[in-house]
Amino acid sequence: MSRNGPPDRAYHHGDLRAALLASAAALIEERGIDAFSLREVARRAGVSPAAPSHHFGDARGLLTALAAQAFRDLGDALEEGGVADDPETRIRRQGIAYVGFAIARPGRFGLMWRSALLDAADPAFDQASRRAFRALDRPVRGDADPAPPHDPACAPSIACWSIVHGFATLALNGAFGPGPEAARLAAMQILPAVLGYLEV
Amino acid sequence: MSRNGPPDRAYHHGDLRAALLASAAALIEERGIDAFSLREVARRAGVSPAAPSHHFGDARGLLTALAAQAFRDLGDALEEGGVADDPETRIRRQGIAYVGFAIARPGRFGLMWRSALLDAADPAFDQASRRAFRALDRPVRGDADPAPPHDPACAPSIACWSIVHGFATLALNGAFGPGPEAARLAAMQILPAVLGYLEV
DNA sequence: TGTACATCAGTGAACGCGCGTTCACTGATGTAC
DNA sequence: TGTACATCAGTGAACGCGCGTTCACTGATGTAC
Repeated sequence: MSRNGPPDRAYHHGDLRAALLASAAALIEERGIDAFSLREVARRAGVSPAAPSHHFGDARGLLTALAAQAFRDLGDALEEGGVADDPETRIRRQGIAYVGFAIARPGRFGLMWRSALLDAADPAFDQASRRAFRALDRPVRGDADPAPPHDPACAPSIACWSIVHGFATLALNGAFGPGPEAARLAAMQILPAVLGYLEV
Repeated sequence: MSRNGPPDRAYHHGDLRAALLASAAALIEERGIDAFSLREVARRAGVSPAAPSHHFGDARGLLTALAAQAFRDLGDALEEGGVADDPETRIRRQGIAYVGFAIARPGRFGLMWRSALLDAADPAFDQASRRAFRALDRPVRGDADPAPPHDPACAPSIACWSIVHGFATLALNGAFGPGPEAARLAAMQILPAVLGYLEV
């Protein structure tokens, strides 16, 4: 807001890329991923339907950028949420953080796994998603080198990941009751006990 | 095939309802749920675009019927796959059966949880999905009365469900490698060890 | 056994819609001199 | 400090497309008498 002319309707937007990502996120959270369209995102950002192509190429490009951003946020949440001395506490706290992340932004969390809509080869996306898994893996395997999923040493990490991912998606899909409130309640009332059955 | 006229292009189809469900299943498995359209399903079944409405009302009706059928199949798979004397073996076998079911029909498995596309109030759908969860719950709680999810007695069942559901969706989304072959491999190589970390 | 007729399951043309993308363009920016 | 100009970030009209659904219709079925 450093200029003093009318802030809206300037020909050059300033940071349209970020504005489009924000509009897309809001749209997806409000109306679900199936309601996503490039035109609606442009409309919400107050620009013409052709404007997004300058920044993202096409719809897949925009969704991939949004998913990469969400993976970065997830990585942050796991690193911030999993601070503790002993591994068991870290793992449990990370599990809570993972599910909390999903429930706080169900639309984007769903998008992150809709590989049919994304370009998995995108470098930013690839890097962000790898980092999120590394964060989950660290309490289990420490700072050891990255290992392929079928390495037996990864099994406990994959078990953690599976149980929190499954709980989150089931909750978001209404398996524990309809609506976002039921999902939030399930995360508070059921999740801690569920995580207690994991022995890694 | 009890009639001897030309079997195709009969004005009355015979069992168009089942044929439409089969076409929809094939379409979803081949090209993914995002490629689903009522017109394409009708095209594959060789009928006019208006024909499906006589049997399902609208697209949501057809998808809900297909998801209900898939839930019935899942219930069957869990009951058949989980036969054993001790609960631990039953639980493990059911987990394998659950993931195997998902990997064998990824399109329909994905559909079952896309609540935005379905009519969850549909009686057949509701009954079929409840039955599948009961099958998962039985090795843990026996034939006790159904309990709400937040009942502490359900926690171990929900832990089992979460871990297999999470593993299946991660595998199908390419988290353990791209393509269906990687998912199949992961189920064989990683899943047994992962299930070993569950202590219910 | 034959016939009239109600009901059912399909046709196919038409509707209006929103979409992604393309296109020639134009206004703003910033840099070279 | 001023000016020419290349580059960039947008516009908005237009395209063709496939969609779900509606509509008046028609061919087949099966039942009542």
